[in-house]
Amino acid sequence: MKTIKDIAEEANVSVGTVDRVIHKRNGVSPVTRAKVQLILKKHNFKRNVLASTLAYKKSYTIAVMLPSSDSKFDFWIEPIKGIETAIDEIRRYKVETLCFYFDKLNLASYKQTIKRVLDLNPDGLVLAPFFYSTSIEFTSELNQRNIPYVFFNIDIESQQNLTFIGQESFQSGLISGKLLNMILGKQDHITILRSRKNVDTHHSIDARSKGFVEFYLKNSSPRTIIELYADDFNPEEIENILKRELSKNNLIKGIFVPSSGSSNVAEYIEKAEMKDMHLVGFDAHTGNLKYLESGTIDFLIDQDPFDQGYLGVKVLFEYLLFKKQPLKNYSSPINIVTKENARFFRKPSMIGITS
Amino acid sequence: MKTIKDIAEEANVSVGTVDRVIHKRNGVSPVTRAKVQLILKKHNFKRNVLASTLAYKKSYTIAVMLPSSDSKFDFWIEPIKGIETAIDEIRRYKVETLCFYFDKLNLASYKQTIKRVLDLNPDGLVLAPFFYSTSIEFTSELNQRNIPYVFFNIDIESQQNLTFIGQESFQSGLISGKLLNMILGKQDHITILRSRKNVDTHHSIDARSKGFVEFYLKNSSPRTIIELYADDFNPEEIENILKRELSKNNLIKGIFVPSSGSSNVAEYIEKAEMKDMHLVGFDAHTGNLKYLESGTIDFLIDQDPFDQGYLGVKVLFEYLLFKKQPLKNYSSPINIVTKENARFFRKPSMIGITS
DNA sequence: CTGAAAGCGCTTACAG
DNA sequence: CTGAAAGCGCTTACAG
Repeated sequence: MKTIKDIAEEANVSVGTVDRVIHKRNGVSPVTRAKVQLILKKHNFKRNVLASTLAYKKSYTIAVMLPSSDSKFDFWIEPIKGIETAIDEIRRYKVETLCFYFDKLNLASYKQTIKRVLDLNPDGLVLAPFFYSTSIEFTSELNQRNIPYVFFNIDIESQQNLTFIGQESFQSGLISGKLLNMILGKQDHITILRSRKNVDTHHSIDARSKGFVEFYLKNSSPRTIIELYADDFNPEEIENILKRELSKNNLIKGIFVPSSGSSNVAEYIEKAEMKDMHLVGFDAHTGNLKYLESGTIDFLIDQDPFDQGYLGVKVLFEYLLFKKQPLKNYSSPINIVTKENARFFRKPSMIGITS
Repeated sequence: MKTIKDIAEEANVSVGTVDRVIHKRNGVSPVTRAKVQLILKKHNFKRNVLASTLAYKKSYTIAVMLPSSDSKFDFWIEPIKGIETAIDEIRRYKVETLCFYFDKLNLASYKQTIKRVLDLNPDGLVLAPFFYSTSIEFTSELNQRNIPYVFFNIDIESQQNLTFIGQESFQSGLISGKLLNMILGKQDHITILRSRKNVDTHHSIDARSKGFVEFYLKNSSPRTIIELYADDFNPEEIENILKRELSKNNLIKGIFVPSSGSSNVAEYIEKAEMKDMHLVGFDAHTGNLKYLESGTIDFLIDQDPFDQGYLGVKVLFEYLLFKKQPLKNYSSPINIVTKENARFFRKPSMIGITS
């Protein structure tokens, strides 16, 4: 494998000049540039990233913005792990990665975090954009400052984000519909228990619900589907609403929870001992897995949140340091999780070039 | 972050001595060693892998042994892609990775490939061990030569392999049982269409079948299950056997194919226009996906073969260069693939530190 | 516009 | 047992 010294010798120039050509810096005569480029091409030269990084002076700051994870049962633990793994892998490069956490139920906290990120003025940002209109203002500021940003988990359309890493919500809802349909009797009714809080943050809940309903429309499986709204993290409210609705309609045998809070629904179902109730929810985090194991939740749809965090940081890192243009978006998998395969989804700590 | 120069200064020794301590080489007095080690610990020193690799002299040869992929519809294309991705990522380190392909239906070809690998005498080996007894002889030779080896996709128990990367076959069969059960009527019968060829290579086919049957035993869902044997890559034989058996028993409404060849079964089902026949198979390769799309195959169980190849090379690489001890085994996921989520499973070309 | 030289943080002979 | 020096393949001021 040729080195820049080899190239320099063949071209009768110094390595400094070869370096200038490789990085398209100016200060090289057109003739010299052409000559060097030809030889570069001829040998299909690739610079040694190791040596390059070691000698590199410029350093980068990457900011990451995501909700804080309040408990061990929370969805957001996994992306955090993925982010930490990525940070660990890129530690030896001259990048500093800083995480900023906000309260996902609290707009003020979100705004405050934005201010801190803007004060830092990083070279790039990875974020899960909650609070639609505030996020829009934020990204327009980022655009002005020319700070590249990557969305993960939550998407906002027609922004200038570098890429989006996350699941196709409509499709994941559609599959949920298919799964619930398979385990219900022909005459059973279904309810979709939608979250009420943070309406403006959860575009994807809406898309999942639409996809769910779409399954029944497309496959001419007529079903009575009742949409209910409840704060999916308020057990009391869930209990009240379900108690009321299920007593009104005893044909309801299936519940679809398009958020990550199905454990709260499962808790009530177990308490009320509704043995023949079927449940499909989202996200295989510890809190939900408990009820998957006990059989109350039949299926969970998972999106590999570890990987979302990991990829977010990795993609931005490669863009900044190696000018590697990412894909337009990275679709997360739509994993169908049952109690039988749940334990095989969590990755063994990723194999990176670290130690 | 401290460098070995910092450590050397603090300990009043040369960097050469610090290097000797770090790598536990001899030629250092106990007193000096202790002193340096203390300072190393104090600063939680980690060597810069970039610089280390760049300066490193020793080079490694890794061999990979796997079946050649005869067609575009073959399972083995994916691990090959994973292996190539890994090779690309580690190219800058002083490792050379060589792939050796054999005909998985031909013992002589397998033996010949083994000979070529032994002639090369690599520093490490990643392999999918077909042909049980030949493989046993092979590994004992590897043991004698002290060549570490990693199994992927296929496991052989109680060998001295560094690790195994693959799916838990019994469990994946169990899930297949669950899925087929969900879509069949209570009275329907099932047939398991097992491959006949290469009996000694496919331990996992057996385990999958056992797991499948186990589901019905455990969940007290009585079912008539008929085991049939046919070369799953011989369409004619499949047609003959199925025609005969299905005419004998018209209650058979579900077929389980515990190998990767379910497309060949699907082909016959479509040809014979058996609209109400349900099919569960393994491996989401192109050939099978076609029939998943058309609806003839209901579910495929996938094991992320790309990742198996990728991890195999990566794990061995890290073991050889960084003495990173791998886990005892890396369980592949048990992905439930339907036509609705199939397109989200293939990974975007992995993000590695390359270019 | 171009080159010579120092330096990134290690490893490796070599000399003593 | 220990140190001084060269070298891995780049990047970066600096001098001309």
